[in-house]
Order: sequence, then structure tokens, then C-alpha cells
Amino acid sequence: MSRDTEQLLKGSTGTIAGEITSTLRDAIISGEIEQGSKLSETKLAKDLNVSRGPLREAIRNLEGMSLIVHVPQQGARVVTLTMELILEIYETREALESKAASLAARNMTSSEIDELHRIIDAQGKHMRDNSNAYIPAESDYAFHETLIRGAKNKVIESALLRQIYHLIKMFRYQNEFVSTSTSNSLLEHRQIVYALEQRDQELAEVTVRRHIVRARDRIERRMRQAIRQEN
Amino acid sequence: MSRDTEQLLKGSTGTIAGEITSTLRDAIISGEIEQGSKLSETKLAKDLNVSRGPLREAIRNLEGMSLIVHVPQQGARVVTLTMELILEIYETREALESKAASLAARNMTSSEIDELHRIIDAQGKHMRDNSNAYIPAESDYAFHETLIRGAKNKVIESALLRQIYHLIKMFRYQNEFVSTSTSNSLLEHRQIVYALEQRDQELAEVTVRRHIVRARDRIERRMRQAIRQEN
DNA sequence: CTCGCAATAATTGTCGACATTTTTTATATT
DNA sequence: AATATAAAAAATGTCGACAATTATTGCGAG
Repeated sequence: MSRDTEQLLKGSTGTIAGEITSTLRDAIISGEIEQGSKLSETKLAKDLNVSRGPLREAIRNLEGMSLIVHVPQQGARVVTLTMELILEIYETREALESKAASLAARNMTSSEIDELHRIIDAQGKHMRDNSNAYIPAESDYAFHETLIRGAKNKVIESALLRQIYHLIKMFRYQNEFVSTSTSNSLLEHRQIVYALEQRDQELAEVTVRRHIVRARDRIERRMRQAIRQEN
Repeated sequence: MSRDTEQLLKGSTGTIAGEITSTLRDAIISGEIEQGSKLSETKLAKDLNVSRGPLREAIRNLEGMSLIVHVPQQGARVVTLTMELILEIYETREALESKAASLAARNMTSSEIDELHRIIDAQGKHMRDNSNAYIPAESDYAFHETLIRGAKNKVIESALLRQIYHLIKMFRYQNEFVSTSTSNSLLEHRQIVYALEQRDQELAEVTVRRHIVRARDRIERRMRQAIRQEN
């Protein structure tokens, strides 16, 4: 299910280009294809057993997802997630998702709010069962995606889900130790749902903003710590 | 100069695909290619005297700029700017550019602030000379682009200048009567520059937010008015 | 031994033809 | 006359080859 939903987000449209887009996307997010590495068209085409045509289209698609940077006459490279870029990504997410929360408080359907309840209940159960201090990444994404879709703003939704979140998933996947959600996140999720239920736009906005700023700060702290330990 | 700067933003990289991208972008923004119309690959390739290869790449580029929507197996269509979409675009711009203003108050160089001064001085001169209530569109874009670049956040800059602003230019160009900046905008520009000079992040953010919300409200009012007059 | 240049290799950009899918048109049936 | 079906036309997707550009290698001069 999770896989199918993922696939539908982009690619896997029955076309070869779509298939390649999905394959490369997953390979980049997982780190199987390294950050900063060059995507050689001839080499990739051979590896994937496809011609260069659809491969080039897939590369353009990935460029639109901000997962690769394409320089004319020089080829495509996987994006490099420097600490600066990660912080910029979170600043952008803060601006967009806090606005999405404000809109969601007004536009979300009650069945969508129910969906959020189911998600955080599952998160609560998971943490009780596993006496585990971390929310599973999939569940965390489900929560935020539901919130974002609830805003009913296609432009914000596209900016977040088709670009920002791919980069966030990539970062989290490759830096689990730095980016996992703490038990505190669950409490914040509950506060967010409360604000949405109350249809309190201001509260929803400020609560989501704080949730993201905290995640950002946590990441910055852990990364600086990691850097210190390297020296 | 303005043309050259425009060209450098995307496309015109010496490759045919880049040329086509620029050409089509301008044609779409100006309305020469109508909203919602289909971009037939075979027809366009003949008209522009290019093969379908680079044309397809250009279409993918334009998709990344949100100017066209591509449906696999069915082709590409120019985006349709409904009133709903326009309002969503302005909501997104509000979230991103107000954040950009906050960051710019911290990160902008003094020479960039000088640049803003030159721009608004020219705007003031223009309005005195022409006893004209409107700021030229080019000058307004120059102001906002300088502000956005001053934030020193590549993710926000990309989201705004590579996507949102293309749509805004397209809308403004095709609906001048609805979207021109009033004399009040100049006053707001001055307030924004003041906040940036003071390095007051909060004031910069709130001032830009209000500037955009007002533009949005003005557009909504004028569009509803235009609709009423049609009936 | 280092630097610069030229020949060579590899890569990206472009093209035209073919395959597959979608849309249109024409025909036939109710 | 309207609908459904099938053939035909057109459009998008894919492929392999060629062109143009960039990167690499090897050679020679300083």
C-alpha cells in the first residue's frame, strides 16, 4: 500500500520514463546513488536497460523535484545536502506548512480530521507498545501529508509534496540519527489536531510553525554535535 | 538589459531546448498561446522548425515552472488561471515572501539595500513625472526580486522566482486592469525598505505580508467586480 | 618535473524513423 | 436520429544513430 501510494505520487504512469523516474527517485532518496554524484546518461541507460530518451525525461522530472541539478552541456548531478541547504529547506517548510495549517483549520473536512486522529492514535499505540521514543517515519509523513492536503491549496501542496518533502525524506533517510522524531513530536501532533478541530487558524499556524522550528533546531544541534565529534 | 536578465533566469543556454523554453515561456506569459490550450508536439515542432526531442525537453522545463500541466499519454496544456488558482498563488507568495523578507532583514547586504533605494526612487520619479497612479510592472518585479535574492535562501528563491512569479507575471500581463500596482504600493515599498534598513525582521515580515495581502485583496475585489459586470 | 597543448575518447544534444496509444471519423445497427 | 463499433488518422512514447561539445589522455616544451 505504502509503495503503491508512493508510486502514484509521481511516475509509474505506464510509461518507461515514469518508471525510471520512480526508480531513480527511490535510489537517490535512499542514498543508493550518492549525493553529488553524476548521473551519466550512457551508463544509466545501460544499467537500467532503457534508451536515453526516456532517461533524459526522467532526469528532467527529477530536476523538477529538486533532487538533481542539471547543468547544460555538463549533465546532471544528485543534489548535495549541505547543512546550509537543510536549514534553508526547513525555513521554507516552516513558511509553507504553517500557512497550510492555517488554511487547513478552515478548509479541512471532518473526515480528514478523523484521519489525523487515526494516525496519531496509531503513533501513540506504537510508542506504548515498543516503549520506543521515536515515531516511525512513514507515520510522520502520513500525518503531515494529510494536514497539507487538508489546506486545499494546490500550489502549496505541490511545493511541499513535490519538492520540499522529497528533500526532507532524502535527508532523514540518510541521517536517521540526526532527524528522527522524538516523543515530544507526538504531543505536538496532538496540539495541532486540537487546533484544527477548533477551527482555530491562528493556533494551528503557530503550533505547526513551532513544531517545524523545533525539528529544525533539533537537527541543527545534532549536526553541530556530530561535526564536533568528528574533529 | 531587462531582456538579458530575463533570459538568464532559465533557458537560452546555447542549447536548442533552452531557446525553445524561453520562446514558449514568453508566448505563454503573454497569452500568445492561450490558457488551457494544448501544446501539440508535432505542430509546435513544425512551427518552430525544431525536432520533437528538444521540444519535449522544453515542455518538461515549462512543467517545472508550473506554466504547463503534462498528462502522460495525453500531452501538455497551458495552465488555466482560474480565480481560485490566482488566490492560491497569492497565498503561497504571502507565506514565502514574508519569510524571505524576514531573512532579508538579517542577510541582505547594504549594497542590496542601496539597490532597493534606487528602485523605489525611480518609481517615485516615474509617478511624479507621469502623474501616473501605477508603478511599471518591470520596476515592481525588480524590487521584489532584489528583496527575494537578499534573503540568501536558495530554496525560497527558487520556489518564488522559478515558479510563483512566472504565474504572477502571466496573470498580470493578461489582466492588467485587475492587477496593476497602485500609488499606495510605493508607500508600502518604502516601508519595507525601512524595515530592512533597521534590520527589523519582524517588521519586514509583517510589512511584506500586508503588502501582498493587499495586492491579493485588490485583485479579488476587482475580479469579482469584473464578473458582476459580465452578468 | 610541471605546465600547456593537441589528439582522442567520452558525454551530452539533436534528429528522424518506428511503436504504441489515443482520438477522430465513418459505418452499421437499433 | 442516436448510439456503438471498427477502421483510420493523429499524437505521444521510444529507439538507435549522428553531431557537437566537453573531458581525458598523452606528448612535448620549458
